[in-house]
Amino acid sequence: MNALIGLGDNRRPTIRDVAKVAGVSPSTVSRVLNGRGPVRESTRRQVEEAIRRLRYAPHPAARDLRLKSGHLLGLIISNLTFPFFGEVLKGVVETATARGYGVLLADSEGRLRRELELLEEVRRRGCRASLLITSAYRPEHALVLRRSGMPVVLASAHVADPEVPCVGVDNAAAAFELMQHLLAQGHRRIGIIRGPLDDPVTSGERLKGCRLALQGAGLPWDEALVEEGDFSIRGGREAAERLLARGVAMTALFAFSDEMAMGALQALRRAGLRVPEDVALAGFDDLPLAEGLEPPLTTIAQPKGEIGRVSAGLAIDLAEGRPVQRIKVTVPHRLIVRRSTAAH
Amino acid sequence: MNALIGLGDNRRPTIRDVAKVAGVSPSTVSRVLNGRGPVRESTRRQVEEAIRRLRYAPHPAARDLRLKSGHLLGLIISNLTFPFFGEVLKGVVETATARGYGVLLADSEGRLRRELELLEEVRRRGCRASLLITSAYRPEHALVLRRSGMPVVLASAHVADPEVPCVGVDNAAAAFELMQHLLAQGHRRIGIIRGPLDDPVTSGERLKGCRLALQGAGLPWDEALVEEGDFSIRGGREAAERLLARGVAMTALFAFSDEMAMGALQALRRAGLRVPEDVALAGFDDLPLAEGLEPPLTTIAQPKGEIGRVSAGLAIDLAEGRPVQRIKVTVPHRLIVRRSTAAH
DNA sequence: GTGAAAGCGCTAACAC
DNA sequence: GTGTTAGCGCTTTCAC
Repeated sequence: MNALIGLGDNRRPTIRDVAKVAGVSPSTVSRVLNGRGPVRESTRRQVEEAIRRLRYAPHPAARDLRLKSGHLLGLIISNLTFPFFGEVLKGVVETATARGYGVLLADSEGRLRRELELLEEVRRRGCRASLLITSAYRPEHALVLRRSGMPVVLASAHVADPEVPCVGVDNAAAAFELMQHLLAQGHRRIGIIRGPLDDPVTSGERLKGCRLALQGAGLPWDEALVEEGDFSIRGGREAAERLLARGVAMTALFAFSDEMAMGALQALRRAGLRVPEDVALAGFDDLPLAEGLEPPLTTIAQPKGEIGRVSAGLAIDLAEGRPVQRIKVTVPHRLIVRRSTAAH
Repeated sequence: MNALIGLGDNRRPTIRDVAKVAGVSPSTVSRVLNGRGPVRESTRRQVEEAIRRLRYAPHPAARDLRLKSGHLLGLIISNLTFPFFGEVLKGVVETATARGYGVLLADSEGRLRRELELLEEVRRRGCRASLLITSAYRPEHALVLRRSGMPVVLASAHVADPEVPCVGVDNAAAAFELMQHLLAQGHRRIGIIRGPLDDPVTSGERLKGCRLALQGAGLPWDEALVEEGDFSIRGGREAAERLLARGVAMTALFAFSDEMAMGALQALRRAGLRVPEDVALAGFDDLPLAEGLEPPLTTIAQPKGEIGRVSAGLAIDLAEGRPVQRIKVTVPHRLIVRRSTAAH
């Protein structure tokens, strides 16, 4: 008979049910299940048949308890709604799944406190390792990371602390390259919309790259050309408006995210300025919307999926005690030149 | 002494370690932990002290095994990278966390097969219930949902099957309302960019709403005015280009997602058409980018976070066997009129 | 090649 | 109030 077997009550079948149906002992079923010890071919088939008929699946908690394993990867993210993170998430899930891990998702809503709490929480829930995707790494993190008792990989940012595994692009180099591009087009007054000050990492590195590029061109650093945004469209629009209201004479504008660039574009348009004729515009991230803007946006592409995949792989390697080559991984960025910075 | 205690080896502390340190039995510790039975106040304090000093946290697998509970909610999503889903996700995580559930994330990459596999997978991993966020519900789903042995809530779509719990807006009514708005502005030839044909739900319902509105205005249904997109910016641009290439004379264009509307805007611009003067444009979802476009986009707002929260709550209620009022929940949409459909 | 038995860390009867 | 005990479902020695 090939029919499915239903248990009297509707509890889920256990390994003993399978054993009974197959006419063997639980240990034999376990061997078949895990492909471990020796099992006679005919026995194996009987067992497999029983498994199918009962639609049996091992109880994960029992397994984890016995093996002290827990194939769960924590993912703490500061803002689930940034499109940028969606791609990263996808990469994380892809790798985790491929390596037999589930992904436990948590949202810190950008609050430091919550982030630290969640680190504890995911550990309590049995995660072997975690990824932290935050836009604002602070010294306070270090302590918690260290005592959290599990590897934590910082995805999409690099911090100096040599103990903290990080995966991300070289933000300084990327910003440098973009500024070089603008300078090469003859721009001398370049406005900058950076991220929030409480994020010493991303914005800090990118600013450093900008400074270096200007310096290399023998140009002064002018704080009046810098405004702060919160990486959102609205934030970008408002920052650009402040810049314009201030009356600074800029011929180019570099926003630290595509979304802020989009907002800035709106502000420029409303001010009667044409892009790129009056003001060249550039963003960062290469989201789908960068190409969808009119004009299409020059930007820095980050390998978002790659960041997710590498981070997850690194975290799992660390969790399993495998040897890892390096805990700081820099993934390649790429300057994408589009019409928004076309030469006049 | 208030100092932390380290175990000789570095295994994590168990309830017995706590018991030993506190000078009580494991069951007493358990009582303190769960606030169940009666415990003398002084004993409780001793135990709590021991818990702190050992930095003890109950082993989740052991707990789950014993309680047969497993506080995990599966979340299977067809496209992690759609900004729309980010907000939904956020709502799901919020509610799940508040109710003591972890969220196990899986990505079906829009593939039906994978979706069905993952439903099995999350169950195997011990999820008590799951959410399915798919843009293409098909009859094949029904069977799997039924035999999956756990409640599965369809988030952000409504299907006819009376057994399938669903949460989402009334797509037909929303599309109807938007069309009414366009008709009220005097538009008679309205282009439509719908979703893929293999999604009988979302696109089907919205089309129905469109039909009804035209019918109500005594206008004929013209298939030549309809094009298909894949909900992406590029998809919208290409669909609009096909519409234009075909030479249909439309004065308004309704895309079934804001992203497609963004793409369409680009196509219209490139064709030398002004929005809204030559062609009025509307989208669906009210993503942040809708407001960031120039001109800002008229659209239908969906309560994305609410959809996530309600779906998660419903799934958990079902999982825990709580009485639920209804398994079909319609959340309110809202027409947001912006400049992209301003009267000439 | 296969089975019996022990035990992972926890909770819930049930004694006392 | 508190301790003792059994057992959740699984894997893994260790006999046979």
